[in-house]
Amino acid sequence: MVESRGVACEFCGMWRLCFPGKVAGLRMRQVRIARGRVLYRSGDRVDAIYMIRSGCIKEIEGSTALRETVVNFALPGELLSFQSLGCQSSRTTGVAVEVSHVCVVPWQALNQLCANSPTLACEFMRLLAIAGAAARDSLSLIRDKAANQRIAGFLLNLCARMQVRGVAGQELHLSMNRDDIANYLGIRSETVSRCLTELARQELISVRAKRVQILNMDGLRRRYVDA
Amino acid sequence: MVESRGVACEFCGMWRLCFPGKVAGLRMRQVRIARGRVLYRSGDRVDAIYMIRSGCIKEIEGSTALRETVVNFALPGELLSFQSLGCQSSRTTGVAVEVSHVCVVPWQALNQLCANSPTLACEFMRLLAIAGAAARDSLSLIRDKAANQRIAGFLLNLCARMQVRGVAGQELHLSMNRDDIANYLGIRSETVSRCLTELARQELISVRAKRVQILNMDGLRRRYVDA
DNA sequence: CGTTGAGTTGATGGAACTCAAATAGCGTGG
DNA sequence: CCACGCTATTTGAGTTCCATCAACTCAACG
Repeated sequence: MVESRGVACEFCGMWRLCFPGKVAGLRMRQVRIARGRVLYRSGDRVDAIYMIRSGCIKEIEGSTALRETVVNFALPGELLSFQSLGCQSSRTTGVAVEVSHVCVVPWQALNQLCANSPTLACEFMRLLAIAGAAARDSLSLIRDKAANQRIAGFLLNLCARMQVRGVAGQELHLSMNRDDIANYLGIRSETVSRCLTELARQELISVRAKRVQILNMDGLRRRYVDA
Repeated sequence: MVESRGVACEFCGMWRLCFPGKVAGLRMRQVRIARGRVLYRSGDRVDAIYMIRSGCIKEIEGSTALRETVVNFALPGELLSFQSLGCQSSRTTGVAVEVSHVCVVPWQALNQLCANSPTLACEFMRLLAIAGAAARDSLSLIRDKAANQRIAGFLLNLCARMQVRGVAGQELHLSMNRDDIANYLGIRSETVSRCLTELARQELISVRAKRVQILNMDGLRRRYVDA
């Protein structure tokens, strides 16, 4: 964390995305985090939740340093470190995949606001439930799916999440490297490569390094997801 | 749903398991549900959450009637239909795997209690967060794991969940059939069979139809989970 | 121009899927 | 109580798909 400055939610262009409803009076700390740096570490006490403003944070669940697994890529507008609120300490580590900007919302402060506003509390529960559903989505992305189906689903999923946040679809950046994608999808990086080139051969996408373009979204979905 | 009777939480032997903390004044409806019958259907409006008292409810996520997937087996003492609170309608269908008894907690009533008691609201958020974490657990059970690792993990997971609720471990019932297990783990029922017999051959477990006994829990964990 | 790291491509073996047949459970009715 | 039939489960043989290991391309950088 290099820079850190305070900012009021009212002046943040994204605040209605992270907490729909009025959250007046809640001041956030905003941090800039360089590529490869750790935002929060597994084992840390969870005293805040994070909202991604730009970039991409990967959540890794490292039982050991040897066998780490990527459980999530948090995109701009999305919330992070929810799941750990139930526990004393975080079970995941958050690492910036590229230069990112993140809002830090102190749990203490949010909790107090919730206590005073039942409406906000309910709204927050809804967000929690949605986060839980997202975890299930990533499950259905993996299970019982062939490698090329996982890749196709992954791309479409990223695309959809970008669109929710208002960013134009089709053009994806894939700031994470092939190993991270492979890890996340439960396959090898070589297989990621092969699948991408195979999809490109079918002219469903075009690939140039980290820049991926979806050429035929319908075809992609019909041939690999619905099938 | 054949029978349905009202019951006060105070007189339920399990009430402190489902909502730790005082939830005085909340009356539940209790239902009996026969094997194979539907508790709630995908698309239904979500106006209640369920607590399993006995039996087992499988949650299936049916994109189509053709390609259904089992996303969870809810065991006695566990909560159901959390994830859907965020949406207008349920995205999963709950089906009884065997004769089961379930408490129905009206969301409306619970919501009102939360509004009056910040403590309860926080407690409930904690439960939501835990439910989200459970979804992740089932992800790490599947991804990047060989079939026999999934089976071993599945058995140990069931075992642990039974023990949390006070029921003795070691002896598992597996009221669901092989197809459901296979579906849940993202493999084929034939593979489930082969893995179970393989584990039995190594004298880590013993299998007789739906009755599975864990003979060597440590060995099971060391050889298939930690590996 | 050589080095380094990420990404791609090729060849091979093993694990899991598929299809098919055999067997075991289990409830039903004689 | 036993025979019967139905379904669930197990076992077998052949095939497909992905992991593995290794070589190779390409771009960035000193």
